[in-house]
Amino acid sequence: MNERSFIYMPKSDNKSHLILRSALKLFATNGYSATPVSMIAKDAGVSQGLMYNFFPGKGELLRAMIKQGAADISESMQAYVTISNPQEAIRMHVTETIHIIKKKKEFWRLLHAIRLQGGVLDEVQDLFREIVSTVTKIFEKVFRQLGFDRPKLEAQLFLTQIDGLVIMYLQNQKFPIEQLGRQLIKRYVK
Amino acid sequence: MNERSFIYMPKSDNKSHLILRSALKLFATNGYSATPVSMIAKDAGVSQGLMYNFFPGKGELLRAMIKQGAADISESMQAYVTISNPQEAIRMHVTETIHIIKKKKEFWRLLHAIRLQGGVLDEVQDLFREIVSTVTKIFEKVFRQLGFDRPKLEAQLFLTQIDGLVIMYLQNQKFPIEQLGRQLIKRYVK
Amino acid sequence: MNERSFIYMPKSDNKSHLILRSALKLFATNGYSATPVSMIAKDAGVSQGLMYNFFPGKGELLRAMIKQGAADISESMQAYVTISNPQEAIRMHVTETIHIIKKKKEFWRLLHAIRLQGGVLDEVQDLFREIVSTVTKIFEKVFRQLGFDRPKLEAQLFLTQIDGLVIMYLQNQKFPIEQLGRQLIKRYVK
Amino acid sequence: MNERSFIYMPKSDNKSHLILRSALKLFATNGYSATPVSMIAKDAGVSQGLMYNFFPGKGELLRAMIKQGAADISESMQAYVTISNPQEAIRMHVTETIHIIKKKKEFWRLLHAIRLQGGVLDEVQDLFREIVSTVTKIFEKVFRQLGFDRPKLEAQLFLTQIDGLVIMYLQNQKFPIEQLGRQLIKRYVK
DNA sequence: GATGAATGAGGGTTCATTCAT
DNA sequence: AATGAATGAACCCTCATTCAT
Repeated sequence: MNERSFIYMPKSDNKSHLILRSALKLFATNGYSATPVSMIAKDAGVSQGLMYNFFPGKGELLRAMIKQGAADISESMQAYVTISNPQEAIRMHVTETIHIIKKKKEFWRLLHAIRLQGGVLDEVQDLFREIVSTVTKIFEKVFRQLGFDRPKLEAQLFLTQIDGLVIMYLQNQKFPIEQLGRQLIKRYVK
Repeated sequence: MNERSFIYMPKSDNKSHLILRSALKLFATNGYSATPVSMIAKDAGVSQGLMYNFFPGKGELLRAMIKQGAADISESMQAYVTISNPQEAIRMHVTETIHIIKKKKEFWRLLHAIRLQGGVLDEVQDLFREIVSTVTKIFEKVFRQLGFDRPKLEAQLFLTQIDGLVIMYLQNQKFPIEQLGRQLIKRYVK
Repeated sequence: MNERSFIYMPKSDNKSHLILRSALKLFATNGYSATPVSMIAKDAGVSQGLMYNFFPGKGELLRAMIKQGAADISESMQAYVTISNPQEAIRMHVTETIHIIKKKKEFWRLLHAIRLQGGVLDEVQDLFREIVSTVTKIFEKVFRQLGFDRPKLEAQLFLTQIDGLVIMYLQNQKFPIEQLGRQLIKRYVK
Repeated sequence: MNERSFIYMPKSDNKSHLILRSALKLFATNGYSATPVSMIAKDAGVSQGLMYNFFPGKGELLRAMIKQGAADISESMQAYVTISNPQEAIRMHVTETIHIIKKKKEFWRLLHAIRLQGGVLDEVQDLFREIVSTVTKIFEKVFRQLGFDRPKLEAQLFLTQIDGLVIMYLQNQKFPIEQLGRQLIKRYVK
């Protein structure tokens, strides 16, 4: 009988989660290709071989992470796609984006690092394209409601502006993204 | 003393350039870690061993590329740091940035891919930080001249906006960056 | 003391047999070294760990199989070693060999596959040598009874002839071994 | 300048041949799957990595060996497929087979070891099938010329007889294959 | 300057085996 | 008896780097 019988063991302590967590951290920091499986295993505190009981390979580990992240994004987007008040939609998008980026820094850092590179995982490119396309359509409508001349262009400017903020923050966490977010909102919301 | 002292024969420079060019292309496309030296040599049409006559190692190859790119950037920035007309400065920065990004897509794709990741090459982070810092200061002044309330914030918004456009374009070259650039200029320049 | 003491329930024997049967099939098909224990366990429908309750290791599994097979062979050989009529002995040996080979294809395929290779299991070599030696002696006598000039040579030819038929059949089950067996018998039996 | 400048260096000393030779020896002795690449490299006296300069992988190494062996067989078969005297054809086939088997023991041991097993290298099965098919046709004609009732059956018996001798010899090199070969020839040639 | 054969460290992965349950 | 999570050694292979030529 060992001590683990007595202590509470949260679900997140299960090995699969530990591995996923370490992999995310290391992939985000060093890059996917530059992170050996051995490093992940060591960081997760498991043997290297065990990894393959949970994930068929390094690639699947990445894929699992991306999939999970994509699900999170979808979920969080549900929160405001249905908002009818356009000013509120803008405000929500800015704050929600900042919120999710701060909560899942590592995931987003990884995503941005590989979104420019083919060959690692095509799903990432597809995922990004889809997010962008979906959100652009939503905000095209929003800016039309706000009476802008060229709503699509305006939506693109708005979204790339946020993209820029996010990247800057991911690169340097002391970047005042919240402050700039508020300033950005002011532009559209009196 | 070798014969090259007497005749101008940039033979080695040609090879060096070929290697650098191939490396840039491949690093930008596949990522630094995922690009074997053998691939670079083959693409450049030289032997693998020759590479080590020009660059002490794979890392130095990357470093050389970044250095060269940094020099290019500095040079191109010289063009408009001295502009006194603030509106013109904004216009110039937007058009110049778009111009340079289009001209050196691969370099910038590489730079953005690794700017979020430590461990690959700290110089990149430093380079970026410096660029951002310099340009921010310039545009803080510009926006002050334009009478903005919070010139630094405004400069940061302006610059991250451009950052966003650039990233979007690097990811998808069909992205209408020129059109959006013009639209962005209109915001500040009547 | 467990309940199984009271009812006859050869449960473990069943499992052991299942494992042995799967192992035989897979070793024969893929080869011993190329067959992972995991594959055997899955095919047998038991856990991988259970295997080690019956057999101390993969090697022992093979050894057990060979041992069991050797016993079967001995038993089947008993049927005709005592035959005094030489022509009948020849007829019996041919038909019995064909019969046993067809009945235990997998075992024989495995045996033949490793009989040429040292290092896997020396017992196999020994087993083969012994079979050959025993049978050769028997048929030396048989051919002497039949009045052959060089009975030992004749016995060896006879036995290698059968060996050839068997191998051919094991390699290609459409090979008409029965027909050829009858033809072979005709040579010696009017 | 090193000593190798002074000594004669036969073509067979080149690394590729060394590797091939070691691989053949080890595959024949231990079996393909049971022979690690590291063992081959050590036996050949080269680094493990170098192997991959000559052969894309372990499988290709085997394939190369088989291919080479197949070529040798074809060549040696050319010697007597054209013989018109049937008795001479039989004599030649027996002696030639024995000759080639003794000369290339290792190759044949390997070939026989894997001919019964799928999954290792399908080419082996195909190679065998083709050899058997070709030779059977030739000897069907031969036995027809000799006036046999069932020439195909007789050819098959003849060939499997040789097969049996070969296998026996490969298993035990003290087996008197030459003597038995002569005895076999006597059966058909007065 | 230029080559490419050669190396050795380390990469991802498999697998026989153990052991707590 | 039975499981399957866990391990570590070993496997095949890649790759940055060196060096004789």
